[in-house]
Amino acid sequence: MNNGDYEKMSVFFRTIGNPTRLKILTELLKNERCVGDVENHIGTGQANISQHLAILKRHDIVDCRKEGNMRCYFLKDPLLLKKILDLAAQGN
Amino acid sequence: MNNGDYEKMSVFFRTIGNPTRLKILTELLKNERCVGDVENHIGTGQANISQHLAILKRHDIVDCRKEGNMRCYFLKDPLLLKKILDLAAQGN
DNA sequence: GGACTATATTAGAAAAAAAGAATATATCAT
DNA sequence: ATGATATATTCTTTTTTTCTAATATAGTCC
Repeated sequence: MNNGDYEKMSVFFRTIGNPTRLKILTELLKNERCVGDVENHIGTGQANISQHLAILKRHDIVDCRKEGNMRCYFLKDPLLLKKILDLAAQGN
Repeated sequence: MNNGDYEKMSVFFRTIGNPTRLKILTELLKNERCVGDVENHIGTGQANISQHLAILKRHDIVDCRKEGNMRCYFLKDPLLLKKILDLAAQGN
């Protein structure tokens, strides 16, 4: 692994290393969700959710599609994410 | 998962989500190392390495034992860590 | 077009993380 | 005890992250 690889991997871990984003990811692991859904399941405001989703999207962890008025977010690689979260949960 | 679990898991990911710490962990995955060894393998100063090792230790990812003048650091759960890093590396 | 709903973006403040320099501690060798 | 080596700790500054509030955009319904 070269320097850039470490940088890239560290960005990935930091991206998922936030409680709100982990909650979002856990929701998305169950199902695709639009922003409003996420907001209801998680205790924080709309702007904040939207920001966290933007971060996850920017780092290619989620993607979204328009559906009328709303945007549905989904995991780009749910299996990979599930494996990683399961491992991390085990380590408690 | 309750709130505390998300918090805890996020701390874990943030802890490993730093390029220098990832380098250290990769070294320790190969073998137990004393601080000087780590320092040679990684491009940063003694104090900084020591700080990062302290962070990893505080979060129970590594532990260390004294050996004469030096301290040897090792992973507390090398297998778990290897699995997680391998998965994250795959996701590129 | 205008109001309404869903979501995104921007800006600014506060908190957390990082790095480097300097200093401290502990062990070893003499 | 003294000096040397290995490592840890503290302090300060800079950078990054996070949150909140305010505003903007885009699509829907009338």
